[in-house]
Amino acid sequence: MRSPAELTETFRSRGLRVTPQRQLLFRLLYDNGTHPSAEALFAAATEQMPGISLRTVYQTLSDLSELGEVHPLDLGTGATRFDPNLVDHHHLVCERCGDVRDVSLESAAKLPPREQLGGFRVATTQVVFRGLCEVCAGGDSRPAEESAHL
Amino acid sequence: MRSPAELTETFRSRGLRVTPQRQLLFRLLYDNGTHPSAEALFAAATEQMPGISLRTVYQTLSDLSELGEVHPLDLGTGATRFDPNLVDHHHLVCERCGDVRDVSLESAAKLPPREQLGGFRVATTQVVFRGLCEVCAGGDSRPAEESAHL
DNA sequence: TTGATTGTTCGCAGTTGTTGCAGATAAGGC
DNA sequence: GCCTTATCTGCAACAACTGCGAACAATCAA
Repeated sequence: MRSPAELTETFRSRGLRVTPQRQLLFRLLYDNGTHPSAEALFAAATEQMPGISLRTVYQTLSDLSELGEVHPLDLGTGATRFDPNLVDHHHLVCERCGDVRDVSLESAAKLPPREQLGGFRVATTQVVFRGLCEVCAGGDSRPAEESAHL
Repeated sequence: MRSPAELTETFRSRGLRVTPQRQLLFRLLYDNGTHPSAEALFAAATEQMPGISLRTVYQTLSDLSELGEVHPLDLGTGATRFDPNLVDHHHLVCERCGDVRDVSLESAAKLPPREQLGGFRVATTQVVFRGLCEVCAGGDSRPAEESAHL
């Protein structure tokens, strides 16, 4: 997503207001590679602004999603994760600890042949590699602590 | 997944019992290409066995998942969908009506290069093509009715 | 066939993630 | 500084599941 300063411009130009809560969330998301959930972002925000509401975090994430500044990811890890990385990329998802990280594939998956599409119009292609991250893979049997996701 | 008769064998050989409810669900899932949700399967089951419990549907789907006879799919359409097609394939997901259909890619996505994996061990690769099915794409602006998913 | 054993079913309460609502609050323009 | 109206917050409501326990019934032994 764009920088907090640029987002401030964008929000204002759309008639959206720029509040301290939003500015904090802009900062927390900017250049954030952890794909946080709303809950994780809320936890991080609470440290700097005790009293901020989880509802506000959801609201702001929803606004950012509508503006296309973050991409909501539903990866089956329970909660929706938010990805501020707008560059074309795909994901590695650890099935044990839920960690999500980016990978870029120079040649993503090819579209299926027309006879399989049968009129379906593909807008986006998402590739998810599921497996174990090095921490969980190395740790043999003992289950990893669910990471904080931020 | 395998046929109802084969599943009956498998269940019994594992000490699981084969009840009328389970047999009905086996039949409803067998050769089912609609990727039903638990709720959709429950609706279909209720027609043939009024009084069957949603809880039982969840339980049986969970058993089948553990046996590897269906694959749970979390595609961001709200509820988990269950896929009885065990052959390697990928999915087309309509972002408007939630319809899910299978596609097979002769060359799925290549694994990311080792330097991007950095110790991550990939177990499965999932490719999801999101867009609009021909019904929703054809219907221009008016939103499609959420389909029954079964 | 009966009976005992133990897995299943079912309904309901509880959990998690998220959204709807409404009153209090505070941006941003004048 | 004032006004308009978007935003924030807390709480209730929701959707999709999951945990629990009593009643039930599949399976097996005799």
